[in-house]
Amino acid sequence: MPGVEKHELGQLLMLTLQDFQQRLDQDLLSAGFPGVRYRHRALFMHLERHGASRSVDLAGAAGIRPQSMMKIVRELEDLGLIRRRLDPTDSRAKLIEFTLDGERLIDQLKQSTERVWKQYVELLDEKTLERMLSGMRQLLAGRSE
Amino acid sequence: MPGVEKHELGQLLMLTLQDFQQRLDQDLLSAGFPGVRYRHRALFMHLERHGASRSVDLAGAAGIRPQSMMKIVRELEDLGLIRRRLDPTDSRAKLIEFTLDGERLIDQLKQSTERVWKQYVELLDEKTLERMLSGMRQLLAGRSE
DNA sequence: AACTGATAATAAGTTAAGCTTAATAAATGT
DNA sequence: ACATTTATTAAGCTTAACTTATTATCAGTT
Repeated sequence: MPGVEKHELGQLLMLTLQDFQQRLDQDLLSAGFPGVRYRHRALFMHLERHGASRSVDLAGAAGIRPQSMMKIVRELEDLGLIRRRLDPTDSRAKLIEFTLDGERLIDQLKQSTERVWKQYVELLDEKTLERMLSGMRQLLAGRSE
Repeated sequence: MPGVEKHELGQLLMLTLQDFQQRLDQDLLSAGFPGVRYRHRALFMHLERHGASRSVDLAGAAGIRPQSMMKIVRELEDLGLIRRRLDPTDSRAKLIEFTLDGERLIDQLKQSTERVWKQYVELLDEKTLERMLSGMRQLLAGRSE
């Protein structure tokens, strides 16, 4: 295997992410949930797995600045999908958590992601896909987290 | 391996791409080549591997619209890194190719990418990395190309 | 108790990157 | 000759993130 292909790493990541987003959007659309933008999803997935969180942690998980996460939080709050309450352990902070509508949406999101995963399994074989996943996790292991 | 991690696919792709970009930018910066923005790079890599190309093909390779590629092309032309000439086989089209300065930059870009690859090999083991690469290539094989 | 440096949320304004819509010109197929 | 498609290009809009800066609170130190 010659060395030329290594140069594709950047593009392949870009195109794969793009492909994933498109498939997920497509699935959400056909399930009747349009308007869930992709930057919202990092927040959703994090909340789903960690429960009520401070927005600074959500920003960290999404790889963006807290000020950028703010805008997303405000937007989702306006949509009634999340709410904020004071953090009882730190009065600087606020905890972000799902509303009932938000929980309904996260269910849909999980189902859609599962379906994209299944689409990929048709193209690739699950073992490889899982290895890619844990490969990325390993690459990222040494950062903020 | 439980099913929960599958949901991370989107985030992991996002974060990995981000990590790659940052490392590459860092390397380019310390090599004294700042200001090469990441969307430029898809064009550069494609030109490097395929030679003079029409901008519509560059757009396809980068996964963006021709109108968006236009802006990048104009910008790189203004920087003196590429030039456009008429396509002798199709008078609607123009061929985009490197100038000498552009070739100098592409050399640097290749070296920097190699170095990021090496950074990753320290974190992961090359076999896995190569498998991730061909996995992504396989996932994308069925699209426009 | 007061002081200092770090951290959380937030606001304002800016930049980057891509999109849609639409025009023009040339090619291709009937 | 005519209709459809394709390549380039322009204009203006949207999204998503950025930087800089303010306020409040916390935690550690004197």
